[in-house]
This record gives sequence, structure tokens and C-alpha cells, in this order.
Amino acid sequence: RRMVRPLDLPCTRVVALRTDMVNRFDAKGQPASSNTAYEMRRKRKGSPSPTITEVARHAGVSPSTVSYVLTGNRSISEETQARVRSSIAELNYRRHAVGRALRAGKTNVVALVVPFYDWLSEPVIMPYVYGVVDAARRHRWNVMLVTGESADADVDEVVGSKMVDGVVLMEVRVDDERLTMIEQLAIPAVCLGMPSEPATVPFVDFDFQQAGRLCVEHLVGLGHRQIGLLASPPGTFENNLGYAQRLWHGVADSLADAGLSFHGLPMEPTMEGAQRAVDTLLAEEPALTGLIVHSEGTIDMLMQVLQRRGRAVPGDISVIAIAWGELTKHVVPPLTYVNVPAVEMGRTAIELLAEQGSSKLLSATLVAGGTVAPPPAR
Amino acid sequence: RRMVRPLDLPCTRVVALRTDMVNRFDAKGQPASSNTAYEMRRKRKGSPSPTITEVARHAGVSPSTVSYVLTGNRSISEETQARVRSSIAELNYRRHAVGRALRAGKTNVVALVVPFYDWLSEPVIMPYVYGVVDAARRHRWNVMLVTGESADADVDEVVGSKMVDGVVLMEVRVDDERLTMIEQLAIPAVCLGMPSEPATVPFVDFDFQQAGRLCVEHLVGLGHRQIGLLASPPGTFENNLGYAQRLWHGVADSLADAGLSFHGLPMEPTMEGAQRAVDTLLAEEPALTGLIVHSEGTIDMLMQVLQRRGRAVPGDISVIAIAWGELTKHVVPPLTYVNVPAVEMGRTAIELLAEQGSSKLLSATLVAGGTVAPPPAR
DNA sequence: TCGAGGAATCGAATCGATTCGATCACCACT
DNA sequence: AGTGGTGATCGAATCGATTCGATTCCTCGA
Repeated sequence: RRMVRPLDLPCTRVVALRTDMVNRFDAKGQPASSNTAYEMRRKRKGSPSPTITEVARHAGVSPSTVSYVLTGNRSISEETQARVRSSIAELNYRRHAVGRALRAGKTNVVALVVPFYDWLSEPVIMPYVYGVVDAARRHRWNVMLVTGESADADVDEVVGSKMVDGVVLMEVRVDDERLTMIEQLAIPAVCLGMPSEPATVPFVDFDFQQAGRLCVEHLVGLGHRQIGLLASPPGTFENNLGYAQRLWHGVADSLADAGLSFHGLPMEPTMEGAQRAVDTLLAEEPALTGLIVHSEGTIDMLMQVLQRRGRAVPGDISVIAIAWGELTKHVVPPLTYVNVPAVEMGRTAIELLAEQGSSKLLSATLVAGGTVAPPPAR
Repeated sequence: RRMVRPLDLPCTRVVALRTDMVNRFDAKGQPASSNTAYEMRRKRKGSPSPTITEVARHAGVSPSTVSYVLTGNRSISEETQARVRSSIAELNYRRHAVGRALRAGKTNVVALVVPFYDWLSEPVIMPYVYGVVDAARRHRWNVMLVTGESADADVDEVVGSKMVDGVVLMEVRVDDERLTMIEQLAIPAVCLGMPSEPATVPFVDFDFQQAGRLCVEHLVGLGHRQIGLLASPPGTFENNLGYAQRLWHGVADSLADAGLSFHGLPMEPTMEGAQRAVDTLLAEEPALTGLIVHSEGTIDMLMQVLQRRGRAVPGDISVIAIAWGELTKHVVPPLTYVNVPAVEMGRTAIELLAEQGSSKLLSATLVAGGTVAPPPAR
């Protein structure tokens, strides 16, 4: 009996680790070292966290002096500085964020408002969040994750109570209560994604129209004449999410400009949805040779469906996706796609918040892969 | 030329919407109504947000009375209450979160510390986050999203400055600096995912060992004798993430108990990685009839690879996944899997934080689908 | 009729850090 | 010797809400 070991981990070590962990848990009571933790907590309780006043007392100066040492807002002699710093180190002092925030009138926190209603199936939210958090970190801002599409419950509490200095809103829809509230509260805000109706809040978005145009031009340039669009799920149209409609029209308009007919269909991000959409499209236009796909997480399914229907990619049908690049990396053959710079959009939203700039549309670029070829000869 | 319209949206409406939006942006200056926003902001600047004192003055009472009306901590006469409430409504007053937090000594914010180093490719982080945020909301807590695997930069600042009342840590590894810091700061904390070394901080995790055992028993019960494991990516083993090792041993041990040999391999979550892993496993044990897959986002790829290698599922090879159920929903045939209750784990972490309870291992359940069958007759 | 008790409300202190104005010592220049 | 300037430090006020102790007014019972 042989064991394939992962990497170079000696198996005994792993087993030991496991046994240890199971035993630790199977005791059913507190974890083994819990009393230690309890003692630690009690010990600290006696002296919770030192305040600036205690540091001052310890160093033999006034609280304001300590503050000036920390902020550098007034000159303090070298000796005093040294004394204060050593007291800070000795007492393990750190400035109290809430006290600072109250005095300063700002919290250094921004809210990221994400509607969760379709989060769970949409892996594509993640890179936006990452972009926001990453850029915020560079501004020394913290990010508060606020869920909820409605205005009342959460946004109101967080924003209205001045818990945050600014807000990034995702997926703003028509007549979104959140927008009117933000405007009333007069707090800096940015929409991540162009709101479907004009708003006074600036936005960051991706030029989905141009993306659609790029796809069509790429395919038409290679000689394709029957081109179809598998658009984002029906729900995105129902909710009037602008990006869905903008891609739709980018594709439709540039096909019209080329004098070609347009075939498009929203697609559910499930295996059945992909099958149905492909079948419908092929029934409508059996000679289809070019396919533009918007749905972010469905590329694998689509490829599988095409394979089952006996259509080779790119031999019979060329495929272009509109997707965040990282999500296409694993596909073989390497996907031809128009990159949705999700991380960068998140970053830009924060920059806009910082600079109070005006709206930005990020432009589209096409990344050539192996899923597009000239149409097969008839 | 015909247009397939998404849903019942009249096309003119959509076109109108688009034109409007493009025009709005193409003007290149500020969005059309921007000056309105600017005016609003100025108007508000004169009277920023009313304080409790202003409400009190407006209502002709003292600030403490307003506070008692709001908190209900002392009895206030009906008339006064009515007067105060109407003043609150008229001035559009909301309690200042920072002032409250300073006085109360707590912020009603918990930190969720997520290492971002592999976020981008792992769609499975999302449901954990959702679970945490959802449960936190029920406790009227807000969630601060803190990134970073290192202790210094972010965790220290957020936690050390008492900006949060509690912490949920994800992916705690051996000798994680974050843990020792948390212990020093004596702040309530919970690990989401069992830390790879015993810690004084309680944890919530999924019983991956039992999950492995369930898979093996299911397959063995149907008559399978050659069973393989496609484990999580090598990186999870390198980083000593406990779940990887626990599943590995759950499978290995119960195969050993059944007197069967074990074949396992970590698998990269890419198409190439899946191909390589499958090929290696099949080379090692050509008679393989049962496959257990851990990698969360790779089920589609695996199915595709098996198809290409000419192995029917479940005709030739039975497949069981260990995965978050939602991620398996789109697979056809419906996947047989052991559910990783990610959302529930996130929720439980918050409950543990609230109740200061002790560690929990959530147990595994197998969901029968269509990808497991008895082994083919020889 | 006076005091006890309770309801309603106010004033002031408090949470922790920052900052403005003031004080003090010291040096330099006339 | 007196004045002005500067560097170093302190005291007190401030941010906004909450809470403890105190005060007022009213009612009820002795």
C-alpha cells in the first residue's frame, strides 16, 4: 500500500498534527490552553489599554505633550521625545481610534455597499471588492462592508451616523433609494458601475459599448457574417443594470453599422441555461460562426455545451468573452476576450473618492487567444 | 433584420436610455446635474449635521433629556417625548456613531480579516464572507473588511486602536502573527477555519475528516475498490492550511480501515492542472473507478477532462466532490457531493463571537446526485 | 400640614485625543 | 538692564453622546 504524499511533507508529521487537532477538539470542553487565555484576559482587565493620560503620567509630562510627540504638530525637545517614546513602548500604548475620530471629525473609514442578492452565484464581485480594499489601504482608509440593496436598514445607519467618511456604491439601479439618501446626507460618494439613471454622484464604469464594438469588429474583420450575443442573465435586464444594456447595444449597433443582422439572448448562468440559450440561438441562425459571451462565470459551461452540440471552437464557431481576465486564465484553448478591468475599477472608485474627481469610463482592450479564427469555408 | 429582445423590454426604451447615458458622459465635463450637487453640499455645509445639543435647544429641553428619549433609559413624560421626537424629525437628526462609541466604549464593529493572497481565484471565500456579514447584521454589528496575511500593517492598526469590538480571522496558519497579537490585545476573536496549531482563540470549522470518511464509505459501499483523491492545490499544503490535511487524512485513514490502497494528489485549479492530475492518477492506478475531488472551483474542469479522456461519469468513474453546495448547482448530471456549509460557518463564527462560546466543528452531510454509481463490471 | 416618595428633568462629568492660547525660561540685541 | 523673540511645555476647551447625582414639583398618607 503506497501513499502519494503532497509535496515533501513527511507523512508522520501530518498525521501527528491531525491527531493532535482531533484530540484537542474531542475533549469537548474548552480548547486545551483556554484557561491560559482566560488568565491573560483577566490580567489585562486590570489595566485595559493605557490612555494618553497614563502615558503622560508615566513619562512625567502632560497629555498634550504626548500628543505633540505623536503627531509632530509642535516641536518637542529630544530628551522629552525619547522619554515619551519609551513610555509608549513600555506601556504598549496605541492611539484610540474612536477618540481620535471624534476630535478629528473623520473616521478614516469608507463604506462599500454591495447588494448581496446575487452575490452568491457571481464570483465576479470579488475583484471589485479587492480593488476597493487595496486602494483604500493605500490611503490608510479602512473599508466597512455594508450589504443590502435597500436604503433603510444598513446604509442609512452607517452613513447617517457619520460612521464613514465616504461611500462606494455597487450596482446602483433606477430610482435607487441609496442615491437620494447619499445626496441628502451630503457625504462623498462614488458609484462603482454607472447608475442606470443620471445621478449627482460620480461613477466609475467600464465601456461596455466599446467592448461590444471591439468584439464585433474583431469577428467581422476576420470575415464572420453571422454573429450572436449571449448576454448577461435576464435578471440584470430586469433590474435595469446599465452594463447589460450597454453591451447589448454596443454589439447591436456595430452589427447594424456593418449591415449585419443581430441575434442576442440573455443567458442564465447554469448548465441548462447555457444549453437553452445556445440551442435557441442556433435554431434562429443555424449558420452562426461567431459568438460573443457576456456572462461572467459561464465560460466553462458554454464551451462544454458547444462541444456537446458538436461545434468545434474555433473551428466551427469563434468565441469571444467579455470577462475579467483572471477568470479566463484556466480555459483551454486560451480564450479570446475583452478584459473587464474589475480590480482597476475598484481602485479607481477609491481614487475618485479621494480626489472628488468626475466620472470615468475605463476603456476596453481585446486580448487575442485561441478561440477565434476565420469562419469555416462553406 | 430582426432583433431578439431581452424579455419584454421595448427596444426603443433601451435605446433611449443608452443615448441618454452616453450623451451624459460624452459631454466630458462634470455630469449634467453636478452643479446641483455642489449647491446642495454647500447648503448643507452651513448646517452640517445637527447634534444632540441642537435638538435639545430646538425642543426646549436639556441634551440629557433627548438622550433619555432616545435610549429609554429613564422615564420621560409623553408631552416631552413628543416634542423631542418632532424636533428630531424636523432637524433630521441621527445619533453620531463616533460620539456614542467613545462614551460606550464599544463600536459595534467587528473586523473580518481575510488574506487576499489567493482570493482572486477562489470563489469560495464569498459565502463565508456572506455568512459573517449576514449574522453580524442580526447582531446590529457592522463588518470591517481587513485584508492582509501579515500582522503588522492592518490588523494591528484596526485591532490595536480599538476600532473594532471583535475579530474573525480566516485562514490562520502555523505561527500566525495575527493570533499572538490578538491574544496580547485581549480582544474577542474567532478563527474561521481551524488554525493549524493549537491556539487560545476558539474556532469554527467543517469536519473535513468526516467528509473524507463519508466519501470513501459511500464509494466502498457501492463496491468501489480503486479510489483516488484530487486534493486542494499544493499551495494549501505548503501554507499548512489545516483543511487540506484533514481531508487528506480522512480519506487515507478510512481507505486504510477498509484495507484499500490510497492514491492522492494535490491539484492546481487550472485546466492544465486538472489534466495533469487526472493523468497522473490514472497512470498510477489505471483501474480507478472512484474519484473524490476537493478543489472548490474546479469541478467543471474535471468533468471536462474526464470527458476528453473518454471516461464516462458515472459509467466508468464515479465522482464525489467536497464543495459548497451552491457551486455545484449548475453541473449536469447533478453532482454527488459532501456539502461544505460555508455560509453557515460564517454565521457560526459570529455567533461564537457573540456568545464567547467554545470551538465548533460542523459535521458533513452527503448529498446524493447522479455522478456516483456502482463500479462497472469487469 | 409636613414629610416621604416618586416622577420628570437638568447640570456636570466622562470617554480619549487634539489643539489653541498662555506661560516660562533662556538667549540675543540694543 | 530692558525688550523682543523663540523653543518647550502645560492647562483647558473641544468633539457628541451618555449617565450619575441632584433638583424640582407633585401627590399621598400620617
